Amino acid sequence: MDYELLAELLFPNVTKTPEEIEAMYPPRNLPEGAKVTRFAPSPTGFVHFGGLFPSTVGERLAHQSGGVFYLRIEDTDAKREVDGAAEALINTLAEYGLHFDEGAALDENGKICDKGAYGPYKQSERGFIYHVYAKKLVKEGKAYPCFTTEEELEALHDTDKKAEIKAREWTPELEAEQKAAMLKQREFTIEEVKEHLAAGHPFVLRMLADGDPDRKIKFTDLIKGTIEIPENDKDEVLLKSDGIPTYHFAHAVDDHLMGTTHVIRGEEWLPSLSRHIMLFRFLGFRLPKYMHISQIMRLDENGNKKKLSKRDMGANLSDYAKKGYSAEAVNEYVMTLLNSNYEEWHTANPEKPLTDFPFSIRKMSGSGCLFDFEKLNDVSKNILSKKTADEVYDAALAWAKENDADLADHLAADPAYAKKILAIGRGGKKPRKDLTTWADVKPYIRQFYDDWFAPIDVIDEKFDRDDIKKALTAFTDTYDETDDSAVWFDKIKAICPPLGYCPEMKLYKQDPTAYKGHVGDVSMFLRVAVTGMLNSPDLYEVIHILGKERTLNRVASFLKSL
RNA sequence: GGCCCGUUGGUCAAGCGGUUAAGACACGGCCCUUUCACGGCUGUAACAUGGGUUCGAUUCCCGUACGGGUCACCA
Repeated sequence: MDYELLAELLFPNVTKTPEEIEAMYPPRNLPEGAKVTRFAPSPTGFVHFGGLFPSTVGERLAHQSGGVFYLRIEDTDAKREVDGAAEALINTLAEYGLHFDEGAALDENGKICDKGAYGPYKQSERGFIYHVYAKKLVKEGKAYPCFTTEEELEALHDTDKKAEIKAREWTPELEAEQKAAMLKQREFTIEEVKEHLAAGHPFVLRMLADGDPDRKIKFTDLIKGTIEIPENDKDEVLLKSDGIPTYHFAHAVDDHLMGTTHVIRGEEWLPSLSRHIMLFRFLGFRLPKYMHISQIMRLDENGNKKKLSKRDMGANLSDYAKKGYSAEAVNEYVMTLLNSNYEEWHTANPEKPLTDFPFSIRKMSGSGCLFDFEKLNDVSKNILSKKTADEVYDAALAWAKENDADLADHLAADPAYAKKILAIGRGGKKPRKDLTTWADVKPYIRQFYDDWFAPIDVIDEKFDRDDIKKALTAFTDTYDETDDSAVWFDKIKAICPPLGYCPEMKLYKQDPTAYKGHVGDVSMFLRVAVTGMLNSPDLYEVIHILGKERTLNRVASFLKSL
């Protein structure tokens, strides 16, 4: 077989040489040990929550080592591409603080552009590069054209066509049959190729696998450790019939040219690793280091773990923002899953930003974990509890503008008032943790706004209505807004004895039967009258935020309702 | 079905031949407390399984079971 001729036949328009391409991508000038990583999503929809794992790892590894983190858009499948997905992707990633040093970016008009010297960063714009290497492989007898159509292949896969299900039964016989058919594709003459080409038949370019699956190769994955995989004997498609590369080929060419040192990707790539190793060898490229991250799972209806997939709750990264989770919380949660010692470090260094944490590959778990909303909530709650009232106000308002216009209006109407509410119990060493997400702000502040105010809880039947009336009337009669909280509470206590209620909890507990109730009950009457709820933050603060007039009005109308 | 990966409490997990098998979340109890939230203390709860190797296995090896992934001209 005249491979030179074959290559010319297949790629008549490719004139550049691999050397010329290599010259366009000089080695990066980076300090010793610097890692070059990338996030390489395909623009097929929203950003998947799972995408946050490899991207966070890549970002940390690169920036912790003084290296480069770049974004490459893998848009080699026109069929699945979604319009505007790439732009949305870049925006979403930015919300999560993933800073790319180079790669696909948005210009001032919101259009995709390239930033950096190793582009283009969209694979769809790199066609000429892939073809140069494809031609080289053909020339060296390491790749060949395959004219079998997709339909013919299909027929080979599924003997039972009537079953619409994609999943087919895999039997050793079927596989052998398929392999034999595939092998036939390797046997052709130049004349046959010429005929096909002349007839305008499309072809795919396949690599000519030279592996023996009975032999194993040892490979060290930075996360999984040493793994043994069979040598590759599959003639993987390199170029699809439209001339666009498959993931496998693009991965080898791009990561080589762009100088990626560490390939971080999901473990679903592990099965094709042996093909990638072979491809790198065929192309004469140095193999990068690989890190295969375990997938995040969810529980299905049968209680089994399943890969968190597109449709699942929480799969879309933007959903978190919609639900009111801050990017900070999501990032921190992800970090706790990525490096389990993060929490310990964070407790020891509460003030330091996440980027100060010494991220380590060694601490990454090889097994997949379940998504845990409870944990996310806890992380989120802690983060929000440390924010100042101003910060909470700004963030909640920003969230509300997008997701809850009513809340936004209320917050914006009187910022000072809203901040007073949000400041309750905030700032100390043991801050209140009422808020998990920004969506919690509304129910939390609702009773402070007259148009939202509504009685929610009722006072237990066991309390005598006359006592309640007397207690609240006494409160109204003695209330002085200038009292400090101690004096104020002493007045509440003073209401107790005439009603037969105990003014001191300790006394009450010694002999509960001696009283009709205690000072806590009286406080409760007042709390329900003023807030409409059995539970609220510190009553003294609440009353002062409401102001004397509104407080007394609420008490008065509550009395009427009794 | 073949191949690959995984398996420590309900969840996330530390552990890397000898430990009373950490910690966090969740759950229960107690304390603090005018309610709630916070905080403090405390409790329930785990090495999938069978063989080896070893003086000794959660830790190393092999098998089994279970779970996951993959087997496209998708990434």
